[in-house]
Amino acid sequence: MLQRFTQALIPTVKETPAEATNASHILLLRGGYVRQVGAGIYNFLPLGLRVLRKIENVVRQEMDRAGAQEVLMPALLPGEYFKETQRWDLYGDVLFRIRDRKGGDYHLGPTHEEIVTDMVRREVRSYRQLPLNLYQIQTKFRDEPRPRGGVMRGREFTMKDAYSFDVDELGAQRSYENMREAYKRIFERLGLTFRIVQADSGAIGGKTSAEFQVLADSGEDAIVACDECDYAANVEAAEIGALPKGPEFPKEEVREVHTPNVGSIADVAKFLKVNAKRFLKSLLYVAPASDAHPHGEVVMACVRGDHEVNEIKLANALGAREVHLATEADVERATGAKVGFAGPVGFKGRVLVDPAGAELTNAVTGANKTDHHLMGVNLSRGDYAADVKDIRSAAEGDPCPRCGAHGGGGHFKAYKGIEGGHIFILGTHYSAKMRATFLAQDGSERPMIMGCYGIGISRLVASAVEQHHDQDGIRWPLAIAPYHVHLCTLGTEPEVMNAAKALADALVERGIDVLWDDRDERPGVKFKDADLIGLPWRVTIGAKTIAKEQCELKARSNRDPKGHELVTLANAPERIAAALGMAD
RNA sequence: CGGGGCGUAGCGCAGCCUGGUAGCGCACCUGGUUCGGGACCAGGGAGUCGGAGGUUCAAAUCCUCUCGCCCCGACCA
Repeated sequence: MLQRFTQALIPTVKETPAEATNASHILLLRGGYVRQVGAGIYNFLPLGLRVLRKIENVVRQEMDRAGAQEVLMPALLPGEYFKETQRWDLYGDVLFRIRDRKGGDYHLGPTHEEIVTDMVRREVRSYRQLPLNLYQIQTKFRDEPRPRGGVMRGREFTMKDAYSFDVDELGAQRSYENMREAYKRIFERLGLTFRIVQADSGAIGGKTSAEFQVLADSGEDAIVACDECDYAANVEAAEIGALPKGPEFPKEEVREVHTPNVGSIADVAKFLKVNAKRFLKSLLYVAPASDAHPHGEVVMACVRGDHEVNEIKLANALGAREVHLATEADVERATGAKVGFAGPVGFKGRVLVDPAGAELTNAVTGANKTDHHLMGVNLSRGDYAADVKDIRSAAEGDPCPRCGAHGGGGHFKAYKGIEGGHIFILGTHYSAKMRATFLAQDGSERPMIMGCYGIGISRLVASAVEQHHDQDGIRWPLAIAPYHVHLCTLGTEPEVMNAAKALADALVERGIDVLWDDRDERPGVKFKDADLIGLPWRVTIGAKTIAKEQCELKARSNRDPKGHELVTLANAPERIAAALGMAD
């Protein structure tokens, strides 16, 4: 289609809005794509909506191709469904709750497992009706503790969510793989650089899951990927290969050293002139109350000084639902020393240490005595007792658990990612609770095996910009650009305007979407706006070019301000179509 | 929820400390000169100073409460 700039609402702005800090947010605001309405709530202006729709359509095409069927479930939900699975309570403050005039509980849908499950249990009786994969593109509502980054993390956002129903595990696995392939195609078509990453399956019954992480330095998720094989994982979930054995040192005697007022690893390392890698960092965590520990259990988690404790892994290792870092008072009570001087030697309580920490020879640890540390601590000699468990986050340089195990030499590289999609097998978590069952071939009644698959559509708008921009503005991938061609006319002389109109019509006829900047503005203004808006190709027609029956063609990706190609007006439609890969 | 910051014209900000009746840049409107990388000159319109209460002869400025937004940490597509 052809859109004239003078008839469009494309409010570009020169100045950087104060509330935006990351590139995508700044550029989407400046380019006139979105505007804020409230915290985590946004208007999509015409350009923004076109991008959103383009992404939706790619997703829709690939979902349909994969055999999923589109449905539309309500955003406004009666509370009874979430109550049926206890999520009414479990979801907590994230749920936007509403009361109707009669005082009944309602909420806005943050996700739709219960609703599809209900839909399916009402209609499906027999294994003959399975498998099924239903999806929708819907507005979701989550009262996020902290919305941020514009449409990157909103409280209202557009999501594609799909749900599969199978008769058995094998079928569920097939559905999952099918979605995995569909997602790969989607992310590739959108022009995004991404990694499929092993993720923490979370609290809810998922055993198999993967995140589609769009790589971007501004991403909130830390991921690691092997430099040799295709293993990649969220650092919170990454398994860690065996570290190579270091050289053997003669074991020293444990000795206490005076370390006045230096509690942090960095400070003690400097004070003692010992590398942080030789430290055993000891942190105290509290696991929630259980039968064995009615007041909660204080445990010590030890990792090497340069490593980080991973609370999810720690909770898993303890069999606890969650753990929290102990308060200062807890630490002092448990160790008898101020914070910064905790250590496993002589600690009365459970101690967990990760393999890299366990291997340390002559480690430095806190002495459980204020202003004192111990040196020469060795687990192998029994200086302290501990369970060796993987309780740390993976980091750059760690050996890969996959190819490392087979003699390969792969190591992790660290990346930042934006979670653009998440797929997982749910099993019977919802179907069992909600009695979504079918009659199998042998006549038995069984719960359906479910999977669920999400893509953050509106988040991908921002993700794409994070990945595709430069100092001047956005550089949309062709597949999701709001228009293909930015037609700039310089001057408003009839010859120029007529030539532009003729060219635009010829392009539209070929299915090319054209934004024609027909404003009476100076060239500089138009070029700046064109760069900011970021359409893949810019075509310029002015009095100078028209005198030669020509126009200029320039790719947005071309950084050279003069890096354009002169094309005769007669050949322009074909040449442009070819540039877009849309030639006949 | 903890920590920090901000609310003054459509946007970006100054003024607040030390009360005296609101200013700058951009944008907008009019006229003129300009016209290939965010022009220039002249003139002009536009603000319940987030809201409520208080102190005072006088409050954008001081005090109390309140609402909103942003940023940094624990959650998620």
